Amino acid sequence: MQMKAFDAHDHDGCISAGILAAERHCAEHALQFTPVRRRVLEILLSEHKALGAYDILEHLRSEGLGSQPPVAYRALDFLVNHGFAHRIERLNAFIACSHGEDAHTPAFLICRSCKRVTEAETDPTMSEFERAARCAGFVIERTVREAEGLCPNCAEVPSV
Amino acid sequence: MQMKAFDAHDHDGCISAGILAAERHCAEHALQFTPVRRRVLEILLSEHKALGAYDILEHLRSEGLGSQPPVAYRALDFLVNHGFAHRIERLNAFIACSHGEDAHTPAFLICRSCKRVTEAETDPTMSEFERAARCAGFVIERTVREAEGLCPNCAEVPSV
DNA sequence: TTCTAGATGATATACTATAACACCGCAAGC
DNA sequence: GCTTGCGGTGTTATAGTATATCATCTAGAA
Repeated sequence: MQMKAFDAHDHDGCISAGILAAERHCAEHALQFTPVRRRVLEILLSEHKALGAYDILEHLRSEGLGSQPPVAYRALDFLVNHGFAHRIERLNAFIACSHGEDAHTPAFLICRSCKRVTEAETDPTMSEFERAARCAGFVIERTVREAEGLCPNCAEVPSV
Repeated sequence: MQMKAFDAHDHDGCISAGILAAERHCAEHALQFTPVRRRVLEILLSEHKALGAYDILEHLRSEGLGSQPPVAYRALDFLVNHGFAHRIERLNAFIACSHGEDAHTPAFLICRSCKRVTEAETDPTMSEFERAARCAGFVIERTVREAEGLCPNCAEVPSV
């Protein structure tokens, strides 16, 4: 499994790739990639951590891009609805998508120590849980899959 | 898959079984199954829906069992910590456990139309996602698995 | 030019959760 | 019996998360 957030990597590449993918997708689908939306995505891409809406809002405030909660929530809604970001239910927070443009059912690993979050590559076959649910007639529209624990780096240090 | 919440069943049995299991577990483990805790569990068991802490609090208030948020949150913490109830992250709400006493990693199906929630029997083998995570050195301590959609009953009605 | 849809600005408020401290009752140990 | 300590509850205050609503603006369509 790819676990980029927990390994050293060219992080500038994460940012530029994320922005570029969003730019292209918006251009192709006639969506407005406005300054606020772009900036919120940049902020989310700047770290492999989940940020609360009010963390985002702090950044926007200090940059003169908006100062009230709806500004942040609207931008986040846009990014989530179009797949550029995901909401982490367990943390009431948001993280940039790290899977390019294609639709997918994300799964996340959340380190409770260093707070880093990684989006896992999930295999395309449905889990037993989801398969059985559909079998029984339940129509799944969205799934939340989040695991909390210690990442490889933090698990090495017993005291943590 | 058992999907009791979506089928007709002897619901009184759900309630008495849930209370009985909690009583026994508390007796065996020297835990205090106090009136507030018992009542909160009864409230949760009364429907196969997830209730917010403030919904619970409303009930408690009208019964003179406490009127401030901490009362409800403390009881819910107790029930969740000892496995008598689960938190539904997606809804910021709580539901009674329907799996008896044994520890388990629950998964939930949430109907967005009728609001009923069912706790699925998950197969004992770990999912591919979790297996791969552990393989890569991530130590999972808790997982959230929640699917949102339409239950068999509500899926039949196209207008919903 | 006018109309409209989507985006933003701004105010107010609703909903969810916890920190902190006082008090009470019960059971263990003297 | 006393007292001491712990777990539970009562209460106040506040922190953190999210949305409803209405006004305004702008760009592109008609």
